Amino acid sequence: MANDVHEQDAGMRVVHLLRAITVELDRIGEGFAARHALHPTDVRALICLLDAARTGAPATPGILGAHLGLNSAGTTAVIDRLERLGHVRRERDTQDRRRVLLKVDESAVALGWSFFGPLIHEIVAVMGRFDAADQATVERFLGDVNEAVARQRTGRG
Amino acid sequence: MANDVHEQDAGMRVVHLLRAITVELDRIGEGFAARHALHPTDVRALICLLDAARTGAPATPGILGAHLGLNSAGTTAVIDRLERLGHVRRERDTQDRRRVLLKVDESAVALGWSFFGPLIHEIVAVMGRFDAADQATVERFLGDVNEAVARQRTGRG
DNA sequence: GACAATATCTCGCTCAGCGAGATTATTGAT
DNA sequence: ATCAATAATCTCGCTGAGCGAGATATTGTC
Repeated sequence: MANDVHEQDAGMRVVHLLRAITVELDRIGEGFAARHALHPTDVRALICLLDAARTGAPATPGILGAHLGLNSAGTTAVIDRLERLGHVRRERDTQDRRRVLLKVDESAVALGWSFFGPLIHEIVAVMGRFDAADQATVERFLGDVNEAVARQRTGRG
Repeated sequence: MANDVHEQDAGMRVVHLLRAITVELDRIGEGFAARHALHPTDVRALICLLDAARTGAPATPGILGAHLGLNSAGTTAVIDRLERLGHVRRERDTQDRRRVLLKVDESAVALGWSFFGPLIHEIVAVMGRFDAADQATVERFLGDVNEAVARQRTGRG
């Protein structure tokens, strides 16, 4: 990916670290999925639904499908799987009876915490070993990288 | 995932930033796959093979399959797809004739650069806007996070 | 009320990846 | 040298995730 002249550069080392972290997080997700009879897509769906529940945003099959990049048939299948496992239930929206509202069960919330809890704790602990000024530096850097990466995606794909 | 009392915390904001970056990078990978008639798994395989080519490490179906978490049948299928597209070719290892060495074509290297090049450039540019001390802080933080995340994975699954 | 738009679901299909086992090459023991 | 055990890869048949097309029900518009 880089010839070894550039490997010396701090920028390149950081790129590789970010990639390594991404790979590790993906693998944790896969491992979690495998241990709970879920597919990686189901885990992503759960994350999306838990986020919606946390922020109070409405969750519907349409919104979920758009977020996951699935068509309506695939989205129905994901929800069927999660419903079969008792993590989610469908409720007709009384305002607009075409729509279905997706409600996550308490078991799914607990599952989410069992997954993210230790991970969050670890990262917060790492952060705690830095002083306030360095924490601000890290936060600013990650914010900038996030913007840059998002710009790359929306710009090219 | 977090109740909103903790949202204020710099640690939690950093956790969310890391997650956002991970999601964005995954989406870029998916977009790249879709635009080149590849599956996400094929992209991961290409990355693995390009890394091996770059570091001079030998690449075989067995190593690739282990890296991707596929069994031998699935690994054969991935290599078949990449070979059909001309990105990879199989060569019998003359030392141990049970083994097949996977050689990436120049077109695959070019493809990899077209994917990672702009992304790397963007992140290096972000890094360049920080002074040397702050770059060192960022690098140390990411290294620690990487270790912590890797420890999480190997410790729990 | 007729009609286009919207949200979801059903049906049939393709193909990624799995399990089981076949094939070929290597290694080690006798 | 011979032969069993091991290793690396591939083949075959199957399951199931996700897609395209279209069916169904609800809403807003004229």
